[in-house]
Amino acid sequence: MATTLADVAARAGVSPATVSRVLNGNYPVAAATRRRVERAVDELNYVINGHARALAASTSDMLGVLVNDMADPFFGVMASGIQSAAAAGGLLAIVCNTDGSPQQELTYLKLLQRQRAGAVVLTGGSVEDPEHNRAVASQLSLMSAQGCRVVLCGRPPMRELDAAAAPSVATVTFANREGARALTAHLIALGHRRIGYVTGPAERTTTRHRLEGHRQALADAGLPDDPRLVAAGDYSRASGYDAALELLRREPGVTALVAANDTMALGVCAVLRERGLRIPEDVSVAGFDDLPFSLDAAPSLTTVRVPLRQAGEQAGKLAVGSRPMPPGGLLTLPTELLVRRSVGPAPERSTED
Amino acid sequence: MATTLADVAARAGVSPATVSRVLNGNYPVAAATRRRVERAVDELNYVINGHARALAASTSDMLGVLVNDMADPFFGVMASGIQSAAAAGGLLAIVCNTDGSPQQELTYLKLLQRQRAGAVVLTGGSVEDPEHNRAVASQLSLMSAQGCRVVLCGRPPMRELDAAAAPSVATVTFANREGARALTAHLIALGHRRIGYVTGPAERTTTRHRLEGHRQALADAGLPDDPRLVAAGDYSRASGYDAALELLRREPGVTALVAANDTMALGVCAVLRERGLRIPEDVSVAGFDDLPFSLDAAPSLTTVRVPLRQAGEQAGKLAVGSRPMPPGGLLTLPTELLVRRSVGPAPERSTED
DNA sequence: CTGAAAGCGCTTACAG
DNA sequence: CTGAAAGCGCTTACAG
Repeated sequence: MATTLADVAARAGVSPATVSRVLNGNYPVAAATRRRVERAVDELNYVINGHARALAASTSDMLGVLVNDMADPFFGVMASGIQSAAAAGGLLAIVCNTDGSPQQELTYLKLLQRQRAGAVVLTGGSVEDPEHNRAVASQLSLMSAQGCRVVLCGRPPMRELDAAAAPSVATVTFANREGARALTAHLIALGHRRIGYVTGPAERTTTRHRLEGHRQALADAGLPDDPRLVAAGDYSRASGYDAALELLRREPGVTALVAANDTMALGVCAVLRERGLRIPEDVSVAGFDDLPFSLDAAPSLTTVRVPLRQAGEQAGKLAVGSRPMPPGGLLTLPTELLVRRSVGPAPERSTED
Repeated sequence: MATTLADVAARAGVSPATVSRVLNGNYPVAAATRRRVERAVDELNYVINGHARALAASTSDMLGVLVNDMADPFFGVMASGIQSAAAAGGLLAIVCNTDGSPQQELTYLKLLQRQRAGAVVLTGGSVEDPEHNRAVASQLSLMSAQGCRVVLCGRPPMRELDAAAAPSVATVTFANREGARALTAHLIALGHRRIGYVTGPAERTTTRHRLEGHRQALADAGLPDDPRLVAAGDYSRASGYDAALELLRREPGVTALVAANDTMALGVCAVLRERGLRIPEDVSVAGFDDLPFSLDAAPSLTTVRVPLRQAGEQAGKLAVGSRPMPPGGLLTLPTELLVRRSVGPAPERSTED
């Protein structure tokens, strides 16, 4: 059906080997011969068969990227950074949606292994399920042993990796704890004492680290860690909305609401708006990530900037090998507190309860 | 290095053909034999080589998706819809970023052809460059002739396709003109007469269709189409910001500013805010797309909803063949005017100039 | 600089 | 139900 390298060879009056050499440009070929081959390629509209080539050369120019949700800018931006680096390194990035499902994560890894992907980047916080982590770790160890570069982006290093694989697995992570701690400290410095917190989904590293930072700031200030002030979300706007409702019900006296990401913070803002509570005069609100829209929220959202694109680019470079392995295989990118309009001083309140 | 099907066969004491049959499950194999093979597969941690399989079976389970920018939710949401449908159909979606470059569009199409992708979906408005369109069309015709399903999503049908290829190329498009017309008509009904318009990048179908709808509404109302009221953007927030500055400079008396997408509308809002102009009391603002954040803008953005996810799903289904071809190969998805807070009645103004 | 030949790891008629 | 063998379309030592 499709024309093959042999067709081109026949037309150019040379051997298949020569055509291959012209195509790959990795071997000397006489200029005249080269031209004849190139003409034949054009005339026949020849396109090399990537599978045959990958099989014969046992190489692959694919880089797999696993994301929880590509419609979410958090992942979109990271993936875009990875893809740029991959393209610069000559690799074709394959972005796979896991929907945050451990099951699918494993399925896609297997699929990528099948295609003998040259590299794979896992993005976003990982689930803290020991069994699943062991499964992923052994899959990654296997792939690594077969020469696939593996990079973790936006999650902590995996302890479950084989001793053999561990040194070759790079990790790009964010200073989530530090950022969360700085954010809550900022609120406390502004006089807030009853601060509600909306977490991400349970059992995810990102969720835990951000919450730990928040708690650390409370502890630093000698404030109690009241479980009634913590409500669980799942990083979606709707869950932020629901959690804010719940927190307001439990503790009408909160003066600040912190969400573990910007998307949920928008849901929180919506609740306050509907209740007729002013931001930040009545209640301060803060998010995390600094997604593009957070600047345009009403009012602009105080948040913690996470360098998603850079992280993606670094991860991509590690994956294609255009960046040397960092010491210990670990690259920790700093986060930065961004003070904007949604946070203000704690309002004066009559001491109820 | 990696274990092969032959290794599995040896271990299970059967022929490679039998292993292949067990793996593919498309041929009767004795239960006992099957079990022995399955055990060997597990013990050896065998993973089939996708390239060898694709070569031998001359099939591919890849679906390529071309997007302008995957960090942009407009594309992220569409791609996510495509990927869901692809996964449901057993295809692995490959999302490629073209950065809106015709050059890269072609490069990626060639790459996908190499990999013998089973289907390809081109998303977003296309560039109106006759030469480039001919090149893309001939590439798509070629791929289509080789059995690759091609689907256009979010752009108009291509007239440049080969007569042979045309009937098999599906198109999912949006009623951009109608949406834009309804939006501007809404503004006019509220008394706006001097309406600034921020376009997308020149030479893109989406840009042109939305602008045409806007102009149609002006014409419907007998209003002049003043070129000074139109400024060019490129769909980015920054360009919306700059265009708003320009429009305000040219025509300080505008009472409404319409942006060709929500992202630019945010830039427009930022300018008004900085100038101390109230939205919508002093100037109304509207966008297009209804991206997730538009609801949370300050104030919530009046816009035109474009069913991105559905479009992606439909395109994905057409690409995997789980949805029959629509009549004429064309599926036009409706758009819907969403009236929110950023648009209000035109302010009373002293008749300057 | 060029070619003949073996091999990459599968699938699939063809036989039995 | 199972196997031997040819073939998918390339690449790459090996010779010359």
